Amino acid sequence: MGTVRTPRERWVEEGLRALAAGGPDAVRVEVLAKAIGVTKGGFYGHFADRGALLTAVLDAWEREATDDVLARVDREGGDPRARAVRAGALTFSGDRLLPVDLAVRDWARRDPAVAERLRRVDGRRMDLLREVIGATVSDPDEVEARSLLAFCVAIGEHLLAADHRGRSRAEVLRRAADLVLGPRGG
Amino acid sequence: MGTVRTPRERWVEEGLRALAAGGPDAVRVEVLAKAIGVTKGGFYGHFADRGALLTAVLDAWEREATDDVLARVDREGGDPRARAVRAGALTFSGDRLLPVDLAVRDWARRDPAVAERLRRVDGRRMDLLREVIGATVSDPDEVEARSLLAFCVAIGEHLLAADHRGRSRAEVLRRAADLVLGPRGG
DNA sequence: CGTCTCGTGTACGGCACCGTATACGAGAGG
DNA sequence: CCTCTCGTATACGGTGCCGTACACGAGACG
Repeated sequence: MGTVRTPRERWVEEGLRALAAGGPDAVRVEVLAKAIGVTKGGFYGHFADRGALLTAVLDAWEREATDDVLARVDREGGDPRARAVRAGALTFSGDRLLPVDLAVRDWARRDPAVAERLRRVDGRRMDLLREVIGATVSDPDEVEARSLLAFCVAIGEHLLAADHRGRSRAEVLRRAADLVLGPRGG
Repeated sequence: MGTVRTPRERWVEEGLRALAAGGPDAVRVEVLAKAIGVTKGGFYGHFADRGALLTAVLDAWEREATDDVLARVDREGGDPRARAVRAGALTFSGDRLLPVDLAVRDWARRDPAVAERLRRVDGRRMDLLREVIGATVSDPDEVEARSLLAFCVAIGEHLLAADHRGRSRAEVLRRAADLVLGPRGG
C-alpha cells in the first residue's frame, strides 16, 4: 500500500484555521497546500473539489462544537450553572472554536446550507441554556427570554466594539450575567 | 467641462450593496462596474485603487449609521424609550443598514482600521443606550450592564439561528426587552 | 464649426486560484 | 532486487480580477 503522507484531516485542520482567520473566502486549496508544506497535487485525492473541503470543514466544526463540547461538559458534571459556564468557556473562549464560530455565523447569512447547520448547533446550545436557567426560573417564557439574552451576550460580546467608561469588559459582563442568570448563589 | 456620467457616489452606493451581500471580498471593481452598467474605465478617475473605494464605502456607512440616524432620532423627539426603539429600528431593521452593519462587524475582526471605525460607531450607540437606561436605573454599573445586554441582543438576534419551541422570535424578544429595559410604562 | 477636455470603452500584462493530466519516486510485496 | 501502487510534484489551460495605457467620442467653449 502507498503511504498516506498528508491525511485528509490535515487539510480539514488547516481549513478550519483559514476559515477562522479569513472566512470561507480564505479557504483556498493552493494556500492551504503552502501552509501545510506540500503542493495541491494530493488534495484532489481526498476531496472532489474546494466545495467538498468546505463541507468537511463544516462537518468537523459541527462535531467539535456540539458532541465534543457536550461530552466534556457531561463528563465533568457539576451544578447547572457550573456546567453552563464550562460549556461557554469551551465554545466561546480559547482561540480555537470561537473564531470559527463567528466566521460560520457570518457565512450562514449568505449560505442556506450553512444556516441550517448553525440552526442545529445553536439549538443544542440553547437546550443547555434552557436547562440551566430552568433550574432557577419557573416561567417557561421567561426561561426562553433569559436564554436568548445569555446567548446573545455570549456571541455579541465578541462583536461589540465599545469601551465601558473605565470599567473592564469582564466587570460589565459579570454584572450582566447576574442580571440574566440571577446573582451567584441565588 | 466634461460631464460626470457616473458620479463617485454611484460607486460607493453599489459598494455598500456588495458589502452587505457578500462582505468586503465581494466589493470588486469589475463586478460593481457590471452592476452599474459601465466598465471599470472611469473608476480609476474617482479612486486610486480598490482600497480607496473600500475606505469611501466605510466613510459612507459610518456617516449613515451615526449622524444620519441620530439626526432623525433627535428631530422626531419622544421619551427616552421611544427614542431608543426608533434608533434601533433605523439602524437594525430594514434591509439597508443592518446587513452592512453585520458585514462591517465581521470585517472588523480582521482589519484594525475597520475595528477602530466600529469602535467609534458603537460608542455613540452605547451612549444613546446609557442615556435611555439611565433614565430608569440609578446605579451606573447596572446601567452599563443593561446597555451591554441591550446592544448584544440587538446584534445577536440577527446572528442566532435557533427557534424558540413554538414561540416567535418577536415574542421572546419582547419578553427579553422587558427584562433589560424594564416593563413598558415602568 | 473647430478644438480641447475629460469620462468612458477597449486592450493589455500580470497575478492568484481552480481543476486536470501526467511524470516521478518512495515504499510494500513478491 | 524488481515491480506495482499510490501519494505527490509539476505543468498546463482556463477564469476572474487588478491596475495601466491608450483610443474614442461627446459635450464645453471659442
